[in-house]
Amino acid sequence: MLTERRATILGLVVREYVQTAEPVSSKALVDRRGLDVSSATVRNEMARLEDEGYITHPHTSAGRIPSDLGYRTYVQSLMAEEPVGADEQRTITHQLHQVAGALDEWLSLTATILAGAVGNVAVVTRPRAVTAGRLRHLQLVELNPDTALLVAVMDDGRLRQRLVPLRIPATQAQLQDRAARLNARMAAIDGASARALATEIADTDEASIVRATAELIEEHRGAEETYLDGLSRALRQPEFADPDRMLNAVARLQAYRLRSLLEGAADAQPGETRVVIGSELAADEMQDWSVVIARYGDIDAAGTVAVVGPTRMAYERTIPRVRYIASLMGQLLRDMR
Amino acid sequence: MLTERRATILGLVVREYVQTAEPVSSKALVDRRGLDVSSATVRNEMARLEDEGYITHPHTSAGRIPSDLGYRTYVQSLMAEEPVGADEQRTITHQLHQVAGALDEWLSLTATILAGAVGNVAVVTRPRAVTAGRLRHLQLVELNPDTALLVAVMDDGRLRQRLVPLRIPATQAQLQDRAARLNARMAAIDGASARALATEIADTDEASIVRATAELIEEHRGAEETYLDGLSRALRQPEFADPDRMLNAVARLQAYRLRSLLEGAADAQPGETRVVIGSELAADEMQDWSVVIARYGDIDAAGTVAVVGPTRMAYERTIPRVRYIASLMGQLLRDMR
DNA sequence: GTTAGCACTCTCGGGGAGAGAGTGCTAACC
DNA sequence: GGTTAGCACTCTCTCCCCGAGAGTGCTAAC
Repeated sequence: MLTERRATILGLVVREYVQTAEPVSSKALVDRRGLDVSSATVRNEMARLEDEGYITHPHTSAGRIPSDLGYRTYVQSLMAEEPVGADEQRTITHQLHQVAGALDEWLSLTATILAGAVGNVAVVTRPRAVTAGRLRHLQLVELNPDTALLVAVMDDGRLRQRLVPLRIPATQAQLQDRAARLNARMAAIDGASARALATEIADTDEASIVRATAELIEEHRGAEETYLDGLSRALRQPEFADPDRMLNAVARLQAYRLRSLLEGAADAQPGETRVVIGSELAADEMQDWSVVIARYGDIDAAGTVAVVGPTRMAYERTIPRVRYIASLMGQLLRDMR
Repeated sequence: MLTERRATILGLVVREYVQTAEPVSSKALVDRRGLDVSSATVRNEMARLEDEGYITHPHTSAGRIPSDLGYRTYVQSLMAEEPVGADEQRTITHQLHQVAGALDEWLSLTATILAGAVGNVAVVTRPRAVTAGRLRHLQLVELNPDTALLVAVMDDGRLRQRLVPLRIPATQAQLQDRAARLNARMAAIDGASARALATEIADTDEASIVRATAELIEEHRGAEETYLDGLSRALRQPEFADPDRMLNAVARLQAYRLRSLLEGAADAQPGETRVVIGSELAADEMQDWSVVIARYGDIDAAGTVAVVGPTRMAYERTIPRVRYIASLMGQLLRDMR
C-alpha cells in the first residue's frame, strides 16, 4: 500500500530525476527537497517503494530511478499540472496566427511551437474526416490539348492531383463542362462507388477521369500526413549521450514509424489527453519512450497532436501543453469552416 | 608537380581511406593495393604529397588522410566513375515507376532510392519553373455559403490553396462563373500584376479573391519543397561515432538549412553534375561535408538532386548515380507533360 | 517508528604501462 | 639517383589498477 509519505517520496524522486537525469539518493531528497525526516528513513521508505515496484536501482550503490509504474502513478495521482501561463499562451497563439491561411504550413508550425514548448519531439497529424474518403469536388485544368490536370478536393479539404491523358483533345471550356457533369454524378462519392461508376461510362476519356478520381480517393483514405519537429533538441537529452541510442532514436522517429505510436489514441475524444509510458507502448523497441497524445477537432474532422520523448519527461508540463495546443487547434479548425 | 606515381599513390590513398575510414599507412598500400615498390618509397612519396597539400597527418605516427585538395584532385582527374550497372538501373527504374502519378510521392521515393544507392543523405527538390511565379489557372470551390476554397494551379503544376471568406454568399455555379471570368483576366499573371489588379476591382469579394491569388503566387515563388532521406543510414558512418558530431549532423540537415547547400548549383545546367568538397562549401560549419549535386528538367521547369555526406565519400559511385537519377527524373518530367 | 553509524558495494576518473602501428631518417644497394 | 632495409622514435589505444566518492542496507540505540 502506498502510504502518504511514500507517495510524497515517490513524487519527489520523479521530479528530481526528471530534472537532473541522475539516480536520486536518499540524501539528495532530504537536502535539496526539504524532507523533514532523516536520510535513513527515506532509505527505508525507498526500499519499500522498490519492493512495490515504483522505483528501481541501476546498481547497488546508486540512487533510485522511477519505474514505468512509478511514472504512471505520478501522472495519475501525484502530479500537479503546471498550467500554461498567460504569457506563454500569448506567445503560442501569436506564433500560431502568423501563417493563418495555408493549412500545411500551419500544421508544421504547430509542431515547431509544441516542440519548443516542451523540449521534445512533437508530432501533428493533419485533420481527417472520420468518414474520410469522399470526394467533395473535382476540377479539370487543361495543361495541353492532350493532357488534363485532375484536381480532387476531398471532404477534409485536402487536395489530390493527377495528370490524365486525353484520347480526344479538349479545350478548357470543354473540360469545365465535363467537370460540372461529373461533379453532379459524383457528389460525395467514395472510392468503391467511383470505381463502379467508371465501368459504366462509355466515353473513354471520361471513364479514365473517373477511374483516376477513384484512385485518388482511395490513395487519400490511407494517407496520413504527419508533421514532426524538435528532433535535434530532444537528442540533446542525456539519455541519448550514447551514439547507438541516438542513432536508434533518429531511425525510429521517421514519420512512417510514428504511425503505430499514434494509433493508441485513435479512439480518444477531443479534449482527452492520453499518456502512454514505456512498457505500456505496444512497440517493443520503444520501451524507453513515452507519448503524450491528444485528439483535436470534432466529429467532422479530427487530427492528432502528440509529444514523444524519453520516459523521463516533464509530464506536468507536457500534458497541459499538449492539451492546450490541441484545444487551440480545434478552435482554429472550427474558425476555418 | 604531381608525377604519375604520386598521382597513383594519391588515388590509392583516397580509395583506401574512403573504404576503411582509417588513416592509410604506406605498408597498407603496398600490401593491400599491390604497389610494386617498397613501403619506404611510398613513404617518401607520401611526404612529398603532404608537402604539396594533397594529404595530411592526424598525428606523427598515423597514416595519411586525403585533404580537400586531395579529394578535389581525385574527383577531377584520378577517379574512374563506376557506371550504374544494368541491374541497378533496372532496380531503380522499377522502383521509380511504382508511384507514377503523384508528383510528391514520386519525389520522396526518389530521395529514398538515391539515398539507398549511395548510402548517404539524398535531397530532391520539386521542379520549379525558372520563370516561376505565374498563375496557370484558378478554381473556386464552395465549402459553405460564406466560404470558398481558392485553388490556384501554378505554372509549374503545383497547387496552392486558401480559404476565402465571402461577404455575399455564392453557390458553386456562381463561383464557377466568377472563376471563369477571373481566369480570362488573369491568364499567366504574376504576383505584382495580380496585386495591382486587385485594387482596380470594385466587387469586394472578387477583389479579395484576386488579392488572395496574388498572395498565393508570391508565396509560391519563394517556397522550395525539398524531400530528404537517408539520414539514419548516413549517421552510421564512423565520422559520426562521436555523439556531438552526430547531433550536429542531425541539426544541420534540417530541410531549411539545406537550401544554402543547394544554392551552389542553381546556375548549373541539366546534365551537369557538380561536386563541392569540404572547404569549398560556403557554410563554415559544414567543412567536413561534401555535396554532389545535379539539376534536372529543362528550360520550362527544373529541380535539384543532391547527395550530402562526409568528405570521405565514394565519389566514383555517387557522382554517376546522382547523374543517372537526375537524367531519369528529367525524362519522367518530360513524359508527364 | 526514527535515526546515527558503519561496513559494504559499485562506479568513475586518472594514471601508468605495454603493445602496436607508422613514420622519418640514414646508410647501403642497384 | 632512385630504391630499399633497418631502426629509433613518436604517438595512440587499450587494459588494468587504484583510490575516491557516492549510496545503500543493516544494526543497534534512541
